[in-house]
Amino acid sequence: MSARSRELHVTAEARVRAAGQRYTSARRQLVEILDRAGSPLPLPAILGRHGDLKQSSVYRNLAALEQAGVVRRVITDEDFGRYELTEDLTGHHHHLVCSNCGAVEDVDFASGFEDTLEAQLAELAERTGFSTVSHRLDLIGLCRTCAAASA
Amino acid sequence: MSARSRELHVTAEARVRAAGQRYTSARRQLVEILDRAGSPLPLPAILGRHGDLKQSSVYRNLAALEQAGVVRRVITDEDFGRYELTEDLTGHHHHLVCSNCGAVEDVDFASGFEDTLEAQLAELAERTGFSTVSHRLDLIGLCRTCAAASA
DNA sequence: ATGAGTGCAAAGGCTTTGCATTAGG
DNA sequence: CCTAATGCAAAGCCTTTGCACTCAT
Repeated sequence: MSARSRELHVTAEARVRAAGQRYTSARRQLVEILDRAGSPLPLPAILGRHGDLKQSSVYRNLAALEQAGVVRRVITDEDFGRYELTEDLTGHHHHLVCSNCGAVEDVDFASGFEDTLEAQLAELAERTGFSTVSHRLDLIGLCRTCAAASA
Repeated sequence: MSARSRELHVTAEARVRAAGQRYTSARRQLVEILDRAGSPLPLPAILGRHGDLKQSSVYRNLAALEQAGVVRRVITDEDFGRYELTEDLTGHHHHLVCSNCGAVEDVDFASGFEDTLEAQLAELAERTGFSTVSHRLDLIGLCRTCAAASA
C-alpha cells in the first residue's frame, strides 16, 4: 500500500471516529475501492467490487462515510447514485460526464483558470446575495468510446 | 402576452410537432409556467401552478417536451426532479443552488468569463478525448434567506 | 455485557406504465 | 374515425428502515 493510501485511511478513520462511529473493515474497503476507482462509482460497481457485503449494508456504510465527511454522493441523471471520496481527500477536480453511457471521469483545469473561476464566483456571490461555498463544474459530452461508436 | 412569449410558444410548438406530437393546451401551459418561473421548478411546484392536470399527465407531458427539446430535467439532490426550458430557448445560464433549502436561481456570468471557460473546455476536450458538447456549472451555497436564518 | 454493524425483508417515495376513456384533427 | 392525451391505479426501481442476530470493544 502506498504512503498516500495509508495517509488516506488515517484521515478517514479519524473522521469516522470523530463522527462517533467505527472504521470497520467494510468501511475501509469502501474507501479503498473509491480511492482506486479514481472517479465516482455507481452503486452496482461498488457492490460488484466488494465481494461480500449486502446492498443495504453498503448503503448504510456509505451514508456513515458521507456523514463523516469522507465520501460524497455525486448527482447524475442515472438510475443509481455515484459515490466518490470528498474533495479535501482527493483534491479539487471536475467531472467529464458522458451523455451517452453515463461514464464519469475526473479532470483538472489549468490552475490559472481555477483562480479566474473563483474570482468570478466571488463576484457573483456578492451580486446575488448567495454565500457561495463551493462550485461544481461538470462537462457533458461523449467519451472516447461512445464518440467512436456513434461515428 | 409579450412578443418574446409568443415567439417562445411558436418555437416550442414547432419542436413538439416536429417530434410528432401535439402542442396541447396542457403543454402550452407547462411551457408558460416554466417560462414565468425563470428558474428550474420542482415537480410539486409545477403541479401546484397548473390547476387541473394530474401528476401522471404532468410527467408524461414533461417527458414529451423534453424529448422535443423544449424542456430539460435538472439534476439536483432533492427528492423531486426540477424542470426548466432548454437553454436555446432561454439562453445559456448557470444555477445557484442553496445547499440548505434547495432553492435554485438562474444567473449569468460576465461574458468574458464565459469565453475563457469555453476555451478551457476546448483544451480539456482535446486533452481527454471527450467531445464536449456543453457544460454545467452550478454554484452551491446558502441563499439570502437561509444565510440570514442561520446567522 | 453493550452498542454498532449486518442481513433479510418490507416499506417508502418519486416516476413510469397499462388500460379504458375522452378529446382533438 | 383514428390517434394522441388523460386519469386512475398498479407496478418499478433505487433507497431507506425495522428487527433480530452477530461481532467487536
